[in-house]
Amino acid sequence: MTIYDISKKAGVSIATVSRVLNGSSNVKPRTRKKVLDIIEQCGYKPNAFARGLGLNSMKTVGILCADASDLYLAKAIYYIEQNLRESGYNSVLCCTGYEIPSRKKCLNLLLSQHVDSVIMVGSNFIMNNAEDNKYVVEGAASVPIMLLNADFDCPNVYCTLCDDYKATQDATECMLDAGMKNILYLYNSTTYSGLKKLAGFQNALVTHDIPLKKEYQQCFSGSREDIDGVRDFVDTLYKEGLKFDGIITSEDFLAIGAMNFAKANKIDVPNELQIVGYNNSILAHCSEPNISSIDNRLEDMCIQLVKTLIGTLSQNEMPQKTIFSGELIKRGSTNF
Amino acid sequence: MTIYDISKKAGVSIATVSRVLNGSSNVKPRTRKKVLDIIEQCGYKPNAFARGLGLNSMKTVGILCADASDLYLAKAIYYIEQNLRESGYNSVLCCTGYEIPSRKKCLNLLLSQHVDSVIMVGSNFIMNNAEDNKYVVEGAASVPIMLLNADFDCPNVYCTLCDDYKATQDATECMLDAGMKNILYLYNSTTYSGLKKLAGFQNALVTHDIPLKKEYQQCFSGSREDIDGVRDFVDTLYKEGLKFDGIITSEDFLAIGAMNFAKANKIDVPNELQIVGYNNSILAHCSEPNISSIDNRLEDMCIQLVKTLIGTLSQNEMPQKTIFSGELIKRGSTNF
DNA sequence: GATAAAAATGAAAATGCTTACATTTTCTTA
DNA sequence: TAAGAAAATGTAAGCATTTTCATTTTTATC
Repeated sequence: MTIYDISKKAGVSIATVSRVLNGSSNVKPRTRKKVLDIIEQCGYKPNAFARGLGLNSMKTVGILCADASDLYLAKAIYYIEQNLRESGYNSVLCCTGYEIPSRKKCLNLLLSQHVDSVIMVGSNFIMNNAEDNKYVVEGAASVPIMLLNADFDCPNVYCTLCDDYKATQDATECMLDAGMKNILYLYNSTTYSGLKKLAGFQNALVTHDIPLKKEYQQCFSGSREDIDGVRDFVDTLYKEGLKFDGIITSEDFLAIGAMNFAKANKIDVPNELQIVGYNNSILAHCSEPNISSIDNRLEDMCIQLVKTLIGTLSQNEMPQKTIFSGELIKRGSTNF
Repeated sequence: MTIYDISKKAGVSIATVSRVLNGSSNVKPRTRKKVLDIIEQCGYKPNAFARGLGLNSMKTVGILCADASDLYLAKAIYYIEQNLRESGYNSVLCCTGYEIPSRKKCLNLLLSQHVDSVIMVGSNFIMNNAEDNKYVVEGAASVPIMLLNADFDCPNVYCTLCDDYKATQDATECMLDAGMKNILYLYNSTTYSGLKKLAGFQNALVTHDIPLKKEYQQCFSGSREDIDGVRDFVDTLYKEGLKFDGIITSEDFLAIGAMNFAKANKIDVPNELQIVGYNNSILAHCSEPNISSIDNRLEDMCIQLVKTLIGTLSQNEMPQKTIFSGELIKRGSTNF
């Protein structure tokens, strides 16, 4: 069943059928109706390939994602896919893992599929660092590239991000103002946003004239799935004699691990120890009491990103970046 | 940059270039190398539309998913996408929500994109129930349809599922054997697998000559994100005087809610109350002690599903269904 | 009712690939 | 080394659309 069959049955040319299909205005209403009726009656569906060949666009956007099973990234994918679909675009998903060569390969795969754009989700390890990111710059030569959670200056690349530096700084200051004397910063990556958050923590201390001590900045190197590992990690620090009355983390799973550590050691949260997470994910509700967590506006970022993308594709003009402000959501794991 | 340009530069015909591109064996190694070198050097990328037109396949599989941000479904998507990519297929993701009309629409969208197959993830609400599922049967007329976690008898539809009935029955029997007297079953849906699990629970009691009591089968109707709601739900039952020394649930988030209820009421887990979750997701590690949970072999199911799909697409013959056995993973929330 | 302008339509080229079939080249074997 | 078989390559016909440009039809105006 092709456009030819329809044109024959309707007694018009294929060009007219095509015009009807594409909503061109230059079709007599009576003709349009006749064609539409026949299309309906035959259950005809245009062939997306041929259409793509002609239009050189398939109304499809590639989503490049390190790990779709990650809580945070999954949410991002969900928001993005939904917004894209509402704008008439399809989403091709490609999960890459965290290695650069693999990401590169997947990007090329998407480009060869002739997607209209590529959205990189969880791209917080893309820094303004020449060599490793050449592939992003190259990709931007063919299609607009949209980064979620990254800061990258390059033509045809748009970023939407959260001011992680300020959010962490503010939260740390809240903790200091609430009287905590020994705050442990627990993080898990030296990626772009990881370093930003760390810097925010450090700056808060410096502003309050508190000396920075290495042992109060601990990096957990296990996976995001290894909550037991986090618990043990904190436990070891504790058993080694590190004293802390507050823990602020770069991701919620670290905070949950810390909560479990407290529970196992019968340390009362929030009276003896206060804990702050990051991302405001469902994990923040997985302990009793719930965990205070910094919300980094994921949904807003995703909405903004898709909105910008649609604008870019239709008007061919792209803003540089949009920065959101994070917000500390206060729950039972803190006292302030 | 097309296949013509490459053929010209390489001094061969476009057919030969095409053969090289498609890994046909009938190409002289020297010729192949020459062509590949030029392709590499020019950075040529085949046009997927034209290719699709010729092959009438874009090596693309649609993934229909109610909610990609759901922990469990996200993991499924991750496994499926990965396995598909390794087999040379791309994944088009479509999130539908839980409403039938929306699922229908998305399925049609995918079909009009000429995907080679559609995988329905989290399709556990697809029952052998005529009217609502007509759209699945219709879809199966165009492409093979693969269901994850559903039991559906229809030509050109394949199912992979876990024996939720038996898994729940076995776990309940473990609890009974361990001496629990009042086991509360906490579930959250009357979908296909939801009912199976419930039946498994009931059967275990019946087998042990324990009368079924309505108040010990409670359905939580909130969302999977509402862990606080679960905690309050259990709390209310408790305050109303319901006595229980064991809780078995249909999903991990219910178990976490129950754990939080216990913590808030200073009920010792596992000594005063034992709790069992379902899915063996990361949530099982989010409390101290960790939660015993039934693993329903998600990864195995996904691998099997993709393997079957690839077989179906290449040999055009499809088995009916594969059933896995769940397994209780014992952790600190239980004593046995 | 003739003429010009506008609207509707159609013919055909273009899109970039695959592949059946025809042709040429290379390899075997007597 | 000639003949036949096998391997490699090329030609050209699809594939199902979109779109340009030419043609026809309709409408408006005097």
